[in-house]
Amino acid sequence: MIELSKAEFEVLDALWINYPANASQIIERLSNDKQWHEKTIKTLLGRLVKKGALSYEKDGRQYIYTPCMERAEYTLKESQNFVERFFSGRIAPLVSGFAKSEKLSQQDINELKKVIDDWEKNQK
Amino acid sequence: MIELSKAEFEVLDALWINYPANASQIIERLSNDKQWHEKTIKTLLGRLVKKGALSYEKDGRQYIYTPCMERAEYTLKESQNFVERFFSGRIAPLVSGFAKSEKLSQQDINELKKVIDDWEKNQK
DNA sequence: AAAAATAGATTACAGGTGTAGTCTAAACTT
DNA sequence: AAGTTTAGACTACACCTGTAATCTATTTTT
Repeated sequence: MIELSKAEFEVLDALWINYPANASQIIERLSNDKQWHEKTIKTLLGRLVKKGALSYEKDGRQYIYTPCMERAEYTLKESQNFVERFFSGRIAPLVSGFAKSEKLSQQDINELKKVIDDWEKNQK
Repeated sequence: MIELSKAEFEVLDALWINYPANASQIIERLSNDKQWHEKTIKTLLGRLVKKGALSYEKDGRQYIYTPCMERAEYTLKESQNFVERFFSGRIAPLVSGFAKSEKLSQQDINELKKVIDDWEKNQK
């Protein structure tokens, strides 16, 4: 699995919003939540390319970036990894922890029920 | 939140198995899965103390370590953090990702149902 | 055309991390 | 008592990370 740092992930996440996109667009998107210097983001873009998380095409002097994988694919791998490390691969204990500490809303419960429902329909 | 590295967490995890415990006991426990040098584990114990994740009492020349928090407490915080970063704080999309990619077993589903059930009972 | 802005490439640099090795003093062996 | 082992303390060192600054070539502005 490609290992991305927190900052790298956030840059990639800004690209996933809409791609392909060039550096300026990504910098623009990140400027809302982050106080990152433009140079910082460009460094991170370079590292993402080096790690194989992004590819790009040249458009004159600029690069037009595209993620090398989908967000869902990446987050699934990260999730599996996380659940493996902290809960021996079982997901229920994670959810249970949230439940016990009042971190679940009725909406969360409804959504979880739907996930279970869909899963069961899919089994038939 | 105390930030622990992967390796640090694994050492702490070995202590959570049973504590208080001294360095030799922790090293012994880790020797099953890990090829870590004794010195490596001691370095990690030192870093854990420095980060405030462990405390110790002296027993002659040795230290007897105790975790400064419970496993469930730590993993809950890590989980919240994770879910926040990758799924904007919502847990259902995480579970949904597992479901869609065939990562859920009937047992997982049963456990999840129980978690939901308990949560609902608790609401009344 | 000269000056200024801008794109990406390269360099910087402190703090974290994995993975030990060395130092020093105490405890155990012979 | 002298030698050896062992506990923790301190040191090491390359790579990763966050966070840019500087360099170089090109494009845009005046």
